[in-house]
Amino acid sequence: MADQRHDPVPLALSDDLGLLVSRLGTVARVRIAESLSPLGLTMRQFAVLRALGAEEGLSQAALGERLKIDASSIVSVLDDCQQSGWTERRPDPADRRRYAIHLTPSGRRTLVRALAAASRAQEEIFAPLNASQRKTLHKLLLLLVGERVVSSPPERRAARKTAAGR
Amino acid sequence: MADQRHDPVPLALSDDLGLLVSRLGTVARVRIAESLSPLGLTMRQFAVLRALGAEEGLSQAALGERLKIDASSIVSVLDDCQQSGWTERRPDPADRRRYAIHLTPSGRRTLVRALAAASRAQEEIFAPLNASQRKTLHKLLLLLVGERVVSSPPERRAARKTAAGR
DNA sequence: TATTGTTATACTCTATAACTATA
DNA sequence: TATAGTTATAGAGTATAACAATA
Repeated sequence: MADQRHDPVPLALSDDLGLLVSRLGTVARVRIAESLSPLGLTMRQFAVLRALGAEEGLSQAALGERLKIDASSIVSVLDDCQQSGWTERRPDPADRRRYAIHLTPSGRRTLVRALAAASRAQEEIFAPLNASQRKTLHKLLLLLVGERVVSSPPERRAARKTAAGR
Repeated sequence: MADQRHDPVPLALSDDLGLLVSRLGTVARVRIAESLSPLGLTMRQFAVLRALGAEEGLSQAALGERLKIDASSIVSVLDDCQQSGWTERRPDPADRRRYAIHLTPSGRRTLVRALAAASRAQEEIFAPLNASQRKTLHKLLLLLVGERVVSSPPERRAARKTAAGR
């Protein structure tokens, strides 16, 4: 509520499509995560449950690759899912190094409830849009996301300053 | 590339508007951060520079509030900006507790270059869309983000599990 | 007493590297 | 030698709490 100069460049977030997308993404992620929280699951666990709901018996490696989750991270995600009674590791008869991950009945029920919860969260997020607008948005997003349709927020790390060897 | 059952619920990410938004947001954030990285600045520093470009002489507290960055975090962000020679803390004659944060000439140049870099990143992200589609998307996003147009990815934290022994 | 800036610290999330047991 | 799963650890990013100076 102060300036309003004729900037040669867009300094306001609202002018910037990329930052706008980034921000909305954060809002959506947080809201969905919040809606999942009462059920006791995280975004990654949700992603795992959904992947298994679509195709069961995946190995940990396959799951990790599909969801862009590091192999070492998958371990603890599945540990937690297992402790909550949603998934189980079954020995793969063909390869003794490998597990076949399966959904338990409880896991299946939780998946259904989680999908409902996430759906309600979306209802809030997209409340300002009518059905036709949502459809348009969906179409545009699909164009943008293209192939890379996977699941769960995977990447991070990119900006770091000066020295910082790494 | 396996199943294709008639799921009663949308298990694919591409069906889910909220997750789609979340994912695209992540993609955008990472790309923009990457484009900023060669200039030596982070998203938060970029946000600070932009805020100062729009209105100079803000206090740290004002900056933090505007960008939804914690007061304690602002300190180190500004420390880094200052060390890079982009900003300076000037004593506020009216209130000796307070600093007036200003952009240096170098900071101003960096801001311009950063805006250009971010703009190029967007060009990549939104390449699949033509001008008209981008405009539509922009309009829809503004409807969704509404007032809460601030800057930089602020919130986090939401999902955590049960006991969480680990 | 409230506010500005600061420091020290702790927590979440995630990846990297090294290891074991298979194949 | 390569692969599936595992462990230990480290790093980035952020917030919380307590504090000093000033209002």
